Amino acid sequence: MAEVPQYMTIGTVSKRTGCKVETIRYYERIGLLPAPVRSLGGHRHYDHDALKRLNFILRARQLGFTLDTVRALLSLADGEGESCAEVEGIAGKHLGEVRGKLDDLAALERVLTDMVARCRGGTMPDCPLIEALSEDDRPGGRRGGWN
Amino acid sequence: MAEVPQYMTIGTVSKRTGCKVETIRYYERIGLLPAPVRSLGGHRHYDHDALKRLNFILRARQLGFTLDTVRALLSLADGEGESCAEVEGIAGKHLGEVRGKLDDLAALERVLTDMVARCRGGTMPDCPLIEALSEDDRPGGRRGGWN
DNA sequence: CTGGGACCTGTAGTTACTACAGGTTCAAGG
DNA sequence: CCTTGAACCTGTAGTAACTACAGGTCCCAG
Repeated sequence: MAEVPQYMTIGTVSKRTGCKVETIRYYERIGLLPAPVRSLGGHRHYDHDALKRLNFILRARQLGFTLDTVRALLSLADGEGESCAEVEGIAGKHLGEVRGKLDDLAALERVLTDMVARCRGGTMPDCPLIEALSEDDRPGGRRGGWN
Repeated sequence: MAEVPQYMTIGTVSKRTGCKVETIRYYERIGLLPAPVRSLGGHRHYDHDALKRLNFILRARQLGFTLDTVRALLSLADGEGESCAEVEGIAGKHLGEVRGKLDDLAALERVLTDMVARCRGGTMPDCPLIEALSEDDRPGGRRGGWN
């Protein structure tokens, strides 16, 4: 007794993730998302794994990771034949970037939280907001070329 | 006795921040950076405050904040005539985004750290990497439209 | 069956940079 | 002082990462 497969159309995936239909097709075209099975008429049928994979991509993008980095992280997740040493190398490299972002975000959170608290107290806060993200004398100094 | 003003050329700022010269000029054109004083020949002369402001912009961008968000945060920092209630509203709104990103990054860090540790132990790790950023059942659910 | 919404592919546009071209400026060295 | 080469200028065009649109097809509910 074959089970009726559960699938979602691209529009449903779009609604569930908030990602535009065109962007989903774009990610498929550049290889980040696997091409899904199609109806006889050519409509895409996505399974739950595809939905999760897309959510990963979207959140990584929102965290400022480039598509190349997303691609590298996905290859880790896919476990495509890498040796343990390679996995460690790739994971370790991206871990550095993740930790840097965490530090920056934590600093930003502290300043914004302080501002909100002070405003509730009725005082206009000083705003060391720029200083929170502008220090260039941390270990490792400035980041390699941003752009 | 007038002090000799310290300034930096755009190339120096570029080298010190890792940001391309063209990008610095772009940020000036779109109003994120104030137009600096110029030499008689038209060369830009930047002070230390401009350097710090640019570092803020670059790091916020690397954290995935849009230029509009960067602009809003900078207006907080500039303290341009907002009331306490307005500051609280703006800061609070961006604080939500910051905390969401923090949660995601923390999850990603945990998975990557675990992978590195397991690889060092000689075992090929499972990789719940996609799951780290794909949960869509958290309080607040999925984010509003990404793109 | 019909009609309207969702889907398809392909093209073009937007945002955020980034490179390049041709001309000018600047400063160090002779 | 003069020369030279690097750095600077403006403006245009290209790239990365989407995003919208157009014209045609598919699909499903009534």
